[in-house]
Amino acid sequence: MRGMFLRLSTKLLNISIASLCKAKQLEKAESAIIDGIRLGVLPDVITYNTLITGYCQLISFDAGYSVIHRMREAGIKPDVVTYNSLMAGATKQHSLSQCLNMLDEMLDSGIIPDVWSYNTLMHCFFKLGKPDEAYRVFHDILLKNISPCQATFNIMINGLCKNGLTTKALRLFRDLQRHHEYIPEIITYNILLNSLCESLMWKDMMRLYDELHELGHSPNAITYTTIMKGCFRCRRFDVGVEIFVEMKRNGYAHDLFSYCTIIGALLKSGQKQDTYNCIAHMIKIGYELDLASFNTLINLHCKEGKLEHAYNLVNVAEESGKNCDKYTHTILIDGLCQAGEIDVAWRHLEHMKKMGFDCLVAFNCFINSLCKGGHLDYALRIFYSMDVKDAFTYSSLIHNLCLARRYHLAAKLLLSCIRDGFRTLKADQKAVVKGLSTTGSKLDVKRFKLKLRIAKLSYY
DNA sequence: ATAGGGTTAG
Repeated sequence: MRGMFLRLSTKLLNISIASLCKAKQLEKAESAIIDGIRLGVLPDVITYNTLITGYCQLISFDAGYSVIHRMREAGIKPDVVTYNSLMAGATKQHSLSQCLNMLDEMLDSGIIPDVWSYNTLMHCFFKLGKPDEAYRVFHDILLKNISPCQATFNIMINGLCKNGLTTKALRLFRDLQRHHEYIPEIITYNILLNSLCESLMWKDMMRLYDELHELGHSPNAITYTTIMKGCFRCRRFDVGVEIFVEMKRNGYAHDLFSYCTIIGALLKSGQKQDTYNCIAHMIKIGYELDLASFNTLINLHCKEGKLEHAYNLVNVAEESGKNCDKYTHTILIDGLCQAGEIDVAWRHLEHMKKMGFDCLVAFNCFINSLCKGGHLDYALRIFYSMDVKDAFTYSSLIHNLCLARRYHLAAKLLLSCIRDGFRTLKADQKAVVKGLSTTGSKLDVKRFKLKLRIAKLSYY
C-alpha cells in the first residue's frame, strides 16, 4: 500500500517537475526534488530526464550533462531518453561533436538508440548545413529495422527546405506519397508551404494549400500565417487579407504571429486606418507584447517619421527585459535614413556591427538611402567594402546607376549579381540594355547580352 | 522532440 502510494507520488513529482521546467523555474524544480526526498518520494529516471531537458533548454548542454552524474550517484541508470534529451540539447547549441559524443556514450553504455536518437542526429546535421550527412542517417533508418515516424519525415523535409533544397524536399514528399502509403501531417504541409513562400513560388504554394484541404486536413494558425505571409511577399495583398478574414472566422487569428504579419503588410501597402485597427485589436487581445510585436510597432512609428515615439517604445521594450535584436536596430537605422539623419544612422550602424549583429539589411537600407539622396559614389564605396551582399544590395545600386545614366557600371554590377546567384529584376535588365544602346555602341549591347546569357547559364 | 510572425530594392 505504502509502496503504491510512493510510486504514485513519484508520478506526481514528475508532473510538477515538468511544469516547473516549462515555466523556466529550475530552482523550484530542484527544491521540489529535495522536498520529495525528505518526504520519502524518490526521484526516478523520468524525474532526471525531465530535469536534463530543462537544463539543456534553459541553460546549456553542459548543465544538462552534469545531471547524469547526480543520476548515477542516486543509483539511477540513464536510459535512451536521457541520451536523446542530451543529443537534443547539443543540437540546440549547434554542437555536432557533442551530439555524436552522446550517441557514442549511449552505445558504450549498451543502450540501443531508437528512432528519436536518429531523428535528432539528422536534425543536428541539417542545422549545421550538412544535408548529405543527414540524408545518410535517413537511409540508415530505412535500412535498419527502425520504423521511421512522422517526425522523421518532417525533420527530413524541413531540413532539406532550410538548406535551400526545396525542390528535393518536394520530390521526397511526392515519392513518399506515391510509394509508401504516406499520409502527411498538417505540420508537413506547413513546412513545405513556408519554403514555397520564401522562394516566392506563389502558385505552387496555393496548389499545395488546396491539396491539404482535399486530404481532409484543416489549416491551423501556423498554416494561415504562412499562407498570408506568402501572399504578401508576392504582392497579392487582396488574397492575403482574405486569408486573414477566413482565419479570424475560424477562430485562429488570436495570436501575435498573425497580427504581426498582417500589420506589417498593411503598413507596407499604405492602408493606414486598417493598420491602426489591427494594432488596436492586437493590444485588446491582451497578450504581453514580445520583441517581434514591439519591432512591428517601432517600425510603424519610424515609417510615420515619428522617431521619438519609436525610441520611447524601444525604452519600454528594454525596461521589460527585451533586448533589441537585429530587427530593432535595422528598423531604427532605416528610420534614421528616411528622416535624413545619415550621420546618426551611420554611427548606429557601426555600433550595431561592433555588437556582433548581422548588419546586411541595415547596410542595404543605408546604401539605398544614399542612392536616393544622390550620393552614389559614397554608396559604391560602402558596397565595395561589404563582404556579404544580397539581391537587395545590388538592386538598389543597379537601379540608381541607371537613373544616373551610368550604364556601364550598372551593367557590370548586374552581371556580378547574377554570377553571385541572386535574382535581378527584369525591369533593371531592360533599363541597362536600353541605356547601353543609347549611350554606347551596338557592340557594347551585343557583348553585354552575351555575357548575361553566359552568366545565367553558368548559374542555373 | 519536427512547422508560423517583425527589417531593405523595384
